[in-house]
Amino acid sequence: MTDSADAPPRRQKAAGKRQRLTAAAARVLHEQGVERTTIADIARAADVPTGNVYYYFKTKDELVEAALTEHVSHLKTLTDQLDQLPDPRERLKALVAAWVGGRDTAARYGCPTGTLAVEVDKRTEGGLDLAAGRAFRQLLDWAESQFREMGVADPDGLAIALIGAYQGMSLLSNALRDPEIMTREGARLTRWLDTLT
Amino acid sequence: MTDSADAPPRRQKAAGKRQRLTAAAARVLHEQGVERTTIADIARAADVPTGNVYYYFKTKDELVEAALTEHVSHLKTLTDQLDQLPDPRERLKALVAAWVGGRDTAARYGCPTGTLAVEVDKRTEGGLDLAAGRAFRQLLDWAESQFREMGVADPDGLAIALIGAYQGMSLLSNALRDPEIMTREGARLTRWLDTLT
Amino acid sequence: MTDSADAPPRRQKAAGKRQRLTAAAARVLHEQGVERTTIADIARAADVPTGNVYYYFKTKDELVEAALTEHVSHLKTLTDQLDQLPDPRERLKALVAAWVGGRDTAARYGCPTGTLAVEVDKRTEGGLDLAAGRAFRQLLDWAESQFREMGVADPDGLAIALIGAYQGMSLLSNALRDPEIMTREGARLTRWLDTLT
Amino acid sequence: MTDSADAPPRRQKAAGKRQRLTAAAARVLHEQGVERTTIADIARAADVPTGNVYYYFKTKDELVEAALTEHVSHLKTLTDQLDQLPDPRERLKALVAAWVGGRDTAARYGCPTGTLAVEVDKRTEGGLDLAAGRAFRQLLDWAESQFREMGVADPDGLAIALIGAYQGMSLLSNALRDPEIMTREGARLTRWLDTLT
DNA sequence: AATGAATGAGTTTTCATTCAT
DNA sequence: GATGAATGAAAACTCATTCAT
Repeated sequence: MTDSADAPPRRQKAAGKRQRLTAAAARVLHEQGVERTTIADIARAADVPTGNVYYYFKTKDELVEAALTEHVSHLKTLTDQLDQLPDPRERLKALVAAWVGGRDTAARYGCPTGTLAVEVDKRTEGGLDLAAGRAFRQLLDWAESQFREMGVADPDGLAIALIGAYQGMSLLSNALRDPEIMTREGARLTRWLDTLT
Repeated sequence: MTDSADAPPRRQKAAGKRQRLTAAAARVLHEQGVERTTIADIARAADVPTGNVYYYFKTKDELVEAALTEHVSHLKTLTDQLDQLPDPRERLKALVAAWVGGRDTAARYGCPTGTLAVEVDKRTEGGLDLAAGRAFRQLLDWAESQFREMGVADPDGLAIALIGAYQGMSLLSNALRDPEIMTREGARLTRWLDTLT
Repeated sequence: MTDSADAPPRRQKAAGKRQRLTAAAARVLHEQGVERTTIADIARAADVPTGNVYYYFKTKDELVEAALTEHVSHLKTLTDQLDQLPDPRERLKALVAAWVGGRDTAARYGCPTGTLAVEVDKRTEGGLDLAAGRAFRQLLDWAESQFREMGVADPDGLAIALIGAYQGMSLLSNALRDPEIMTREGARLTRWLDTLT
Repeated sequence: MTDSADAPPRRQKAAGKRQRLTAAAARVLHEQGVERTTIADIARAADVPTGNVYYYFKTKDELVEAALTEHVSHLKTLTDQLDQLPDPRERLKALVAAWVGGRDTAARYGCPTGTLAVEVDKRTEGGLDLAAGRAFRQLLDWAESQFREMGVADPDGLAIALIGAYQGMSLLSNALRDPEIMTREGARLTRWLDTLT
């Protein structure tokens, strides 16, 4: 009631720090790659002392997983918005439009989920952690639902084709440093969605 | 009768070693990822003393680039074989079949070129090394030639769509550890190629 | 009565460690030479774990520069003391006396500033780092001030002659392992200072 | 008589290689410093295969000593020429003029003998190799002879003063990257020689 | 003697993780 | 919880020296 200005409630501060770390990890890990990013990098980006990170995340792997979850959560926010569109085909086309909207980031750093997935996969030698897989599941399920609602055949195959196309175009766009690949491939996907019956 | 087993020809050893190192690098870097693979790992896989690696490759980056080139060279070998088929459409379908044939490796480690490209991209901070881009160029050009020979519109767009689809399905197949994704997507691509006019 | 021996004050430890490292570097680099001294040598001399050195100095070069600065700072302390003498000629003669006082060290290891300067110069290939130059600037300026105050002609030329003579006699004394060279040359410089008008 | 073009006499070739290595070592070690120069550097500069170096010099130390000797031998050549001047004072003044003539090299790399001496001294830890000392002995002796012939008092002290002045001015000139220091100090030394009686 | 290649010990540097306060 | 500092196990890279022809 009285000390809110000088001493913000601990409960909130801690949660805020965790969130800041997660957001910083999501951004920095995407930009620099998992293996080339140090805990200190993330701590600095989140404006948190290095040693303090370990009160929120026991290991680097936990931070990586949190970052992956953060990206998934961004996708959830996006699909939640798209769900407000009445037509499933329009929802999918809007998803493609969102991808194209992120073309500059994709050309520079690739798809956050995709590039993280590639690296995370190598980190879990032998073991089937599959954190990378989980990251895609949700989006695949959402896309499949849309296709199903559209009444087209093989909805889960189409979902894989669509998400796969996005991963592929992001990867090529990134490797060739050419955002226009996203634009052109996005247009092609949109046309494709229109032809499905 | 011959002493080839006991006394391997010294003359060829040097060239052979470089090749052994390149091949080992291509394999191990693909399996473990660039950043998690040490020079010692590659040396061991090639049965070469660690220090000796540097006689053939001045830096780890050079080894990575050699590995990338090795993968590209594998693709060249493949497309050279496909070129013997009379019909460009058949060549492309055979390419897809080859991809599907590698589904188990893709599901376990992803596409060699693609996963290396993602990591190589993060290694060249800010700089436009584009080694990753060069790795794709040749295959894109080859695919474009086939589409052009088929007389379809937008051959380079189709080339990007095709290679992108492969990258995407490899990535998803890897993240979900599911080789069947390769099979199903391969079938879809084959059908797609058949519909092009 | 006090636990100072068992539990050294942590608060001061950090600052103290950096100073200990700098002092150790100054000594060891002088005695062994820059290139033949390892970070581990310095760490051991400072009683600091090797890895911890990098918390205070990002590279070996930074340690070398700190050592050079440390030697310069010793000279500053010396000239500050000499400044308390009323007569500039006496100050210069006292400086020479101080040099002669360090004859055994000079005969064994050379002038700290001079020998470090020689090696530092070779470390900065092509680049104009001039850390070595900066190391001499202060002493040259101080000597020049004294000559100026004495009212003699060409004070900066004389400063160079004086400091140069010290460097030369240290180098010869070291190469010939003969401290007496310092004594005799010191006497000659003193006589020379007395003749200046 | 017949194969001179295709197969030069072995006896000469070997001697030529040794000489080339010595000359290359003298130059490269001066420019880069002893510790930063590799055997391979010297071999390359002499256009000799790396492995072959060891047929002429058993260790790096031997090469360093040969380089030092080479520099001393240059000095001998110089003093032999100066000996043809009738007046010892003129000989000494001509020596100073020669030093000034090498001012650009001195400003860039320091005095060959002096900088090598500093580094060689650090290489013989504890042991009294004194190769550095021997390098100066000859020049000191020659200068002392000149002073003696001039009939001035304390000829060996003056020799040390003269050679020391050269070492000092080279070192400062190098540290400050200023060849003019050589010019000015040279002029001062010349005047000083003229005043001696 | 000649030579490219091999060797292995050593050096700088990095960093996830832990610790003391 | 918070924080700067500590730690130690790698990892990349270097190079004098040796070796097999």
